[in-house]
Amino acid sequence: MLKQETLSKNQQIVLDYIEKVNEPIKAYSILHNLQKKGIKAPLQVYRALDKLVEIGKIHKIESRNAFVACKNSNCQISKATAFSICESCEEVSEISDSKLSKYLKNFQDKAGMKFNKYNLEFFGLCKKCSVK
Amino acid sequence: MLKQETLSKNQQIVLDYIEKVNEPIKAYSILHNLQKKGIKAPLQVYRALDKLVEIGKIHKIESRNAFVACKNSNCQISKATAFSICESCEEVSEISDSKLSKYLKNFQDKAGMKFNKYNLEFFGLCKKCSVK
DNA sequence: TACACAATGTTATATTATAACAATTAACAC
DNA sequence: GTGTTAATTGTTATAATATAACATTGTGTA
Ligand SMILES: [Zn+2]
Ligand SMILES: [Zn+2]
Ligand SMILES: [Zn+2]
Ligand SMILES: [Zn+2]
Repeated sequence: MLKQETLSKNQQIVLDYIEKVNEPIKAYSILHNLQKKGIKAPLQVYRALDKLVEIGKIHKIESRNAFVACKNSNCQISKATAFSICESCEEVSEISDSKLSKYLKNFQDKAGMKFNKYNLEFFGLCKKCSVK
Repeated sequence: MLKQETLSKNQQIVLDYIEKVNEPIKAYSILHNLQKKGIKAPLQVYRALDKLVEIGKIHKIESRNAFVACKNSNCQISKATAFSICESCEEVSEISDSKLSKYLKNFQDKAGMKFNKYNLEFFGLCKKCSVK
């Protein structure tokens, strides 16, 4: 079987919703908001999320247990992610900085471990919140 | 009141255990293993963990929902953490690399957001697992 | 002493995520 | 088309992670 080209029904429903809300959203919030589309059980959500993360359409914000659509249209690889997170308003944005990603991709652990993936989360105050 | 110098009873019990096991451990595993020390409810564990994280004695491995003792004896700040995680055996080690931490501390978001904290998790195969 | 705050104990509940199994659908080889 | 395989779905139940709420006790300080 060839690599999957198109998303399945549930995967597409979940992705459409995540892209629409355009901010990190939690699995059970997705569940509650997609009842009328036929998404009625946690597993329908988690299965779709798993696949969407795997193919890089969305990312998981680990420190928040939330999911957000990928903004780097060319971020096929879900293997090198970086986010900035406002600790006040919880705004999250995906960092797209080629120097940073190059630096991290090439980072060599002292133990000689070779990495194939990383996730970086920065925390601080966004512009709006830092003037308050 | 002055800044806390000593740990409370439960905090010390939990920290001792985390330092003893010397690998990432989950909250409910701590709970189950410290029953005879009087740790009988999740909150006793989570409160201790919260404080220990706050003062930098332990760190949370976000992608694993696990906690590990800080290895950088001078890592007072729990604000700049980096870990390598083996996706096969789940071995975790804290990265202590001054160039890396300097680079990340000084990283400037394009949006001008100033960060006061970050967490970085690298994933790959440890030496042992990569020869298998 | 009185006060403020940190820490504890306890019960209940909220939130996040997976197990297990049956049924259905899609892609491919022939 | 048929048969085969893998992906996807549906469903119920349960596991794993984490917090709310409130009463109580301990600890440092004035
Ligand atoms: Zn992305
Ligand atoms: Zn903000
Ligand atoms: Zn540390
Ligand atoms: Zn390993």
